[in-house]
Amino acid sequence: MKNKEVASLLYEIADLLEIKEVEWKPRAYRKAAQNIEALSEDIKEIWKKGELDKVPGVGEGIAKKISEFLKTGKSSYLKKLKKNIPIDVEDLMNVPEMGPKTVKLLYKKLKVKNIKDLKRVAKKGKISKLYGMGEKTEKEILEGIKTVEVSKKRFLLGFMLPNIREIEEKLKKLKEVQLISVAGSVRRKKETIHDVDILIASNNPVKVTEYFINLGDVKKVLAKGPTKSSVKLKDNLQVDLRIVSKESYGSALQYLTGSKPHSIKLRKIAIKKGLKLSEYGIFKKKKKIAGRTEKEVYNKLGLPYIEPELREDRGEIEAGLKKKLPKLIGYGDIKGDLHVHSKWSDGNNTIEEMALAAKKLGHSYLCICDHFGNLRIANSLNERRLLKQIKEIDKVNKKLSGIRILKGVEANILPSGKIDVPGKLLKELDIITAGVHSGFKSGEASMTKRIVSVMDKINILNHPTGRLLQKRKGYELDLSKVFDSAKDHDVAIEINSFPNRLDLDDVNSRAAVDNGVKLVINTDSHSINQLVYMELGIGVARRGWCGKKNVINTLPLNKILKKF
DNA sequence: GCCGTTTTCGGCCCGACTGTTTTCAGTCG
Repeated sequence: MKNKEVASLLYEIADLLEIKEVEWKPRAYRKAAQNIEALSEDIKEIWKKGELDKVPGVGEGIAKKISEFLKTGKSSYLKKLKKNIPIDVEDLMNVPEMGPKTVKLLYKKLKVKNIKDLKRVAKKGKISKLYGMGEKTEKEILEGIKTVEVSKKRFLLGFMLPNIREIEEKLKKLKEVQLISVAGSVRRKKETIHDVDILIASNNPVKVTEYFINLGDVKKVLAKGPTKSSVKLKDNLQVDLRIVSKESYGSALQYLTGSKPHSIKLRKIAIKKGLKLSEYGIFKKKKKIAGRTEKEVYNKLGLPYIEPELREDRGEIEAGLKKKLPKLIGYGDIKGDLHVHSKWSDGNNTIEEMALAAKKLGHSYLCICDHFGNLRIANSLNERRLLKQIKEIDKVNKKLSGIRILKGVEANILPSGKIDVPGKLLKELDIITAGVHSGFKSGEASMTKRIVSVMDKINILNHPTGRLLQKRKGYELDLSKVFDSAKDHDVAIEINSFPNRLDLDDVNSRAAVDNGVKLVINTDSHSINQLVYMELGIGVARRGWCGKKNVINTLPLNKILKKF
């Protein structure tokens, strides 16, 4: 998929145009980039069909630039822009406080081209001497650079969620808090988050704000107003708090949940109807006609309620208008986890401990899939130990009630296009899962062939693209061929719920569903406290428009045993 | 640069907070 690359090209162009103070074009480029990012179809395929201009936001001008980029891997337009403005705009704009205007000013006056330059002039106190700048701004910029260096600006949702819930609980206990909700990308279950947005309804904002900015984890107060305040926590996560009245809670929640493109589209619908939508409500002239609940807001715009995970401007508004929104899988619909590890390989808990923890979460089955073979993973099972493990599972199953432990394995898909578990062993197992754990760089054609050729021997394909968030991109892979093959062989494709995997991702999950492929949401847990990551995988599935029927581990045990 | 049941030209979401500016621009979401 070239979509991400094309999108980032367009974003970069937009940033540069913004520096040049070209009007409107940056908006057009960003819009196009955002739409391309959201496409489930490969932009290259669309280009080959000559249908680039059918992508929303892409017209003649942008289509030309995309064509050139896909053909040559380069963009002469971008090159020209960069020649005029030899600045690392993306890097600089990542620094809080730094927008296009400031970037331009600092380049013109101080020749700042990148973060290194920025740090140097800020330390020397040169920025504060410029017209329109001051000492505070200079200090903020230095702080901002540190933030970028420390945190890279985004956090993995799964690792932050416990802290976020704790803050929510603390605030909930205040008697001045009438209603509270975590909004923003956390509510939309994005895989990584930039900050946390909390909305509160209260008629004593002063008291709530005081309490909020004095929470134990707060390192620094970034902003503090009567309705809006913002803090940085010790772990560098930024938390924004917005306080409104009960009457505006619904519209404020909608606004604060976003996404931005989704909200902008809603506001445009409002305008067309002669209304105005803001975080305070929907207004007809000066009169407020909605705002207490989100449902009310959506309904007044002629839409059904839209689930937060769908609000990415990926067609959900259009589907809503046509009353064709999907019924999403619910957070309580999962019946079991089909990919976890135990002490037998690289896990931290015994089979019994894992089973008891899963039962506590309400699961009725759990499949132990320890690593097999001798490829890179510590303590992998061999033939003898797997047979021994099977006997152990029989024993624990006899002992426990209310949960059934299934016998599985996580095999390696070898570069040769085979799995490394002997055929006679496979017959002893309930579920065969397999994934690629080595040789990631073989290239699209060979990786695709490698994976497709094991489909007739497995039930579940684990972490299909191998990506690790904030660490490595997935391997080159023709997913549409993998989907076709999975469908032919009744193989379920995994949404791996581990916080830094979430693989398949939301866009590809949607493509899988569109292609009639069955999915399975697993945690890949290596200890009992990781079983709760299921929520993240379900979030991805919901972001990918998946229903309950698309996910096999919403099925009862007997269906699973019959291989779905 | 894109787009169209008010437009093929003239629009393009709305508001809060901060710092430095004495009335507002820049940034953020």
